[in-house]
Amino acid sequence: MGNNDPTRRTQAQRSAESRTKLMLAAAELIAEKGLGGVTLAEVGERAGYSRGIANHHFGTKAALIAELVDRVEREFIEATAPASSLEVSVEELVEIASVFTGMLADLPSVHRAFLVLWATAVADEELRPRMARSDEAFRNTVEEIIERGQSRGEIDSTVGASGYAVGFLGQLRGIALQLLLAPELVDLGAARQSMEQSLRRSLQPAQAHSDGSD
Amino acid sequence: MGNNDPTRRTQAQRSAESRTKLMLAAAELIAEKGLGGVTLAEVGERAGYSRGIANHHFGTKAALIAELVDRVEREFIEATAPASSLEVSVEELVEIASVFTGMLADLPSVHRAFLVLWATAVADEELRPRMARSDEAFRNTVEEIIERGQSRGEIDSTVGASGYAVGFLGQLRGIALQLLLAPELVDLGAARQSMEQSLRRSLQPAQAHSDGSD
DNA sequence: TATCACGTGCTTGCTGTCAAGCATGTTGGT
DNA sequence: ACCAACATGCTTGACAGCAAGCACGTGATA
Repeated sequence: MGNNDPTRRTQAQRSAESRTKLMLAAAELIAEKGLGGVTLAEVGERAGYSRGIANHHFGTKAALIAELVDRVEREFIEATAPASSLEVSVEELVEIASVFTGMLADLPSVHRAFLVLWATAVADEELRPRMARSDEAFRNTVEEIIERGQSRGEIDSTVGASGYAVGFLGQLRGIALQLLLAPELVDLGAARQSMEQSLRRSLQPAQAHSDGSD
Repeated sequence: MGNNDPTRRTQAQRSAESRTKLMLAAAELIAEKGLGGVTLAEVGERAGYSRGIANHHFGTKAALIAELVDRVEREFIEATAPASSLEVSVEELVEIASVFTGMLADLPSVHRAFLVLWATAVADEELRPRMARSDEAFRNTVEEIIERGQSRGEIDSTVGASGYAVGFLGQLRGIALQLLLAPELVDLGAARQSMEQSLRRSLQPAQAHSDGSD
């Protein structure tokens, strides 16, 4: 009967739960104050524990951050990945952009933390290689979609896949950061709509200039 | 004859010179290690003085940063502003993008510092409003160009000026930050060319779909 | 000589890290 | 089923390092 006691948890459960809470708290704080503005003590207390717990679980601040980046990056990628690949390449890219911008409308702190960490990585020796890899993976995905679309004749053949991928990712990140900088000054809906239109116009083969469906 | 002694300077000269050197040193260090990784002592020593001089001249770190941001932002805007407004609106935007991406190829530390500070502003209470204003000014400029172009029939009337401005600035900033993150993984030339092509395609009126000149 | 730029010693507050002890969970013998 | 011995999570106090800011000393300029 002791098994059903709700207050009685196994050590592994306790440990896993506190680690999760710590990472969540760290993500919140990073989203609010940036990586530099966060202390281990604060993380522990935000998570509902004591000062020292983050150190106890992760040993060092760098280790906590490293693990957090893994988690946050994974969740961000999962959240921005479209449900399934569409049949038409152009629409596949439009869908990626749409999912991304849609997510920005109401950004959970974990995703916000990823964007903050991405921006921080520009001047952080530790974070830079990690985020650089993340970017490259995304760009490669975009390049593949474009090249596939070009081989099918769905995407204009004069489009440079690698160059376009940089611009595509740049636009997504840049829009997101503008929004973080000044939510009230950026019309996300307008930006979203504009980006979709631009995508179609710049990708569709020159002769096949059909109107959108709506 | 004491007037020509090169070692003899007026107090105002000494003061102004050291302030300039300090700001330059601060910009360099911020470009290298980010705002959080820079100490006042380091700034002073990099500038060729002692630990305490930054504090002596600016009183507080925040004051130094504030003044530095002013200077760096101004220089960045000057460097990215095209020589003169062109006759055709589409080409005006292409020119802006071209100047910007051209500057990225060999980025002086002052301009690099601006981009780093812009990224830092996302999670910095002090910097955020300043950078937000800077962004808004640029977006307004872009909007005006677009609206002017639309009234002249040079830019497609279905383009949303405010939304497009967000995407335009986002793309510039996003490309720049990708480059800072991983210079060796980003083909700047390809991105630049791709962006120009996309700009023309997405802005030109639908019926007037002339080939590029090359 | 008076003033200002600049250097140097010092204090103070903050943060990461460690170590010792307490609390909770686990295991094995009876 | 109970309880003692142990293991593990967690807290608390202490310490070291760093950086900002201050006070005073020195040398250059007026």
